[in-house]
Amino acid sequence: MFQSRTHTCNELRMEHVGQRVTIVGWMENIREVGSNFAFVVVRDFYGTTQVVVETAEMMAAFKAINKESTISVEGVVRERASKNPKLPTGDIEIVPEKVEVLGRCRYNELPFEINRSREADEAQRLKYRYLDLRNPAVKKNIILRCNVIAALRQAMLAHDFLEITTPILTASSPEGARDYLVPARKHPGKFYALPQAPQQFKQLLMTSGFDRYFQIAPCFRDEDARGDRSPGEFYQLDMEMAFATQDDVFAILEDVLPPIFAKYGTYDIASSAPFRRIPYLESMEKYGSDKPDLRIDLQLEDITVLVQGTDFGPFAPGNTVKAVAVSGCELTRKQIDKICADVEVQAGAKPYWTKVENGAFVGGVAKFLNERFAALAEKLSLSDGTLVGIAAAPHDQALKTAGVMRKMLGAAVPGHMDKERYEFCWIVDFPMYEIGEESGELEFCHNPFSMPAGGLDVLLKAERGEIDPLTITADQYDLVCNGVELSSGAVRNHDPEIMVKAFEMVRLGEEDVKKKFPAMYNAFCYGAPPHAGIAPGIDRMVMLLAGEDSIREVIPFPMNKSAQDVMMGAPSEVTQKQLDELHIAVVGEVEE
RNA sequence: GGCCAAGUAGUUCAGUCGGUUAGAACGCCGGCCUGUCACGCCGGAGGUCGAGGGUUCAAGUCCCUUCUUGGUCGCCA
Repeated sequence: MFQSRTHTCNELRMEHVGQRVTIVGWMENIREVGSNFAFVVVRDFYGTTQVVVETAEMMAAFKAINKESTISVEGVVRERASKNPKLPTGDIEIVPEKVEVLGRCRYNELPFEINRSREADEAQRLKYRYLDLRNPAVKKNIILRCNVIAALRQAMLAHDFLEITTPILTASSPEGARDYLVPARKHPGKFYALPQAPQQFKQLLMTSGFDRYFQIAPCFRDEDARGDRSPGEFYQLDMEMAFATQDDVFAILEDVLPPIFAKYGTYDIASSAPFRRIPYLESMEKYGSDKPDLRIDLQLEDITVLVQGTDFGPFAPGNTVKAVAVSGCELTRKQIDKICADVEVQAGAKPYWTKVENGAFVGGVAKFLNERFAALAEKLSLSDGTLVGIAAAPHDQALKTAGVMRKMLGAAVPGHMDKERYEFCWIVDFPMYEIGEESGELEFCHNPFSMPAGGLDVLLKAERGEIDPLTITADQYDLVCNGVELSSGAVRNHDPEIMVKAFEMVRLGEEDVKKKFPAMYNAFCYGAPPHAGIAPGIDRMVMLLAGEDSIREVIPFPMNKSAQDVMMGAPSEVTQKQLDELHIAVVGEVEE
């Protein structure tokens, strides 16, 4: 039994001077400044406290302890002879009388230095995540995560939402991302799936008469990782409201999120309600993205007509030409080339550029454009020093390329991006259908649960050929913050008739709806309320609040890019007995 | 799965045109140091240059293959 602490390592102040205390924690460092004189730093969750070593006996005791061992130190609090104003406990130190090792660190060299773990190789950090998390700078994001989740939960409860848990072991859903499957021991050849989202359950809860539901919901998708997308699993603030419209959903999040961003964010300023609403098509034309970063003041302009007939191949008819004018650009030729190369990698198409100097285009594709200078200058409000980024490609590719250029140039040229703020917007009016790239036929653009704007009438008109099905929009929306898609939601299609009709548009029918979503289809046949919902990603939200670029910095135990937990060794092989019980036979060589 | 980048001491990195015994910082070990707080000073140990193959008198460096990690695209209803 060890002697328990009387104070944490962030508690002792001048008022405790003279008291006998015990602190416990990790021995972070020992600074030997004399033959029998040293300072020992003890760290716990709360902070650090200095212990002063002044005797040969204590010196021997502390020097025998490896750093990062856990120890308890009993002694008397004393005012420091030289104080450290940078530390909360910087006015005092402990003169030790007894030191005890509670948990010995058996290594005198660690995989990385605790306080500099963020500089270490990420694979190393993940393997020794328990050491990485000892670093207060790493730990603080996890604490932030806890605070944000608590605040979200509190706000949702205050808005009369009930937190209801939904199954983790459920049925595989035929659409969307790849499922994680779990073999069913009692049903040979059959599988559970981990939920990609509680989508169907929350809609069933609405049908059951729960008016407002939310959940801090784990979601599982077997898709590849990104900087802002962790592989395998992530958390959503999943919510759904009965008898609700798009505006009702917007109002809730516009009420819930800004105070939390203001309180816990890295930046002080967050957009206030109502957030800007930008139709999908407008966002694509103006920003070249359906998740525009509104901290950047640049917009895309269409100059297709203005450059028609010039000699430059990519400006030929059939291509769309989009431009983004960046005033006050002092980037060197080399910097511009670097940005263009990065744009090409990200967008998949080559961008072009030119620059205005002394009332004419200079550099890049200048020679093809100078004959049109006057018209372009007017359209793009050009002045000396303005860099013009240009994308010329088939329409969608041009938008995408120009969008990436807008983002990169906005960040690179001073004066065009006010970074220190959170800019929210809603992207609305997503198209319901698109022409599939592979099939060449009409397909659902996003998800089949969304209500087509205009309901059954619109679908019938499209069926009769009175309108183009590609112009049908869905009551579906994204919440975007600083160029990050925070959330996706929709007014749901709660009417079986409209659902069947929506499926018929993509050459499916009632049988397919029943087969794919049996519970929901049946439930909706018993009287369903109109309902709408949304599901902001918790990890991404905390990432934005923490000002981190990688989602792994806000996840306690993240997996690596290849969806492995290198600390726990997951995924791992299992015993033959386990496989036998699950009726799984491994046939032949396993393909890696 | 495609493309790009990286892989050198315990850690983070440098290593020029292919040329002597592969360096630095931090950490570690030893010594000195009575007010440090990223303590300081002196000394020392520590290397399968990711792996395999090739070119060459000579490879950390050039070529091929492969593995690992990260970024990005595909993918993510």
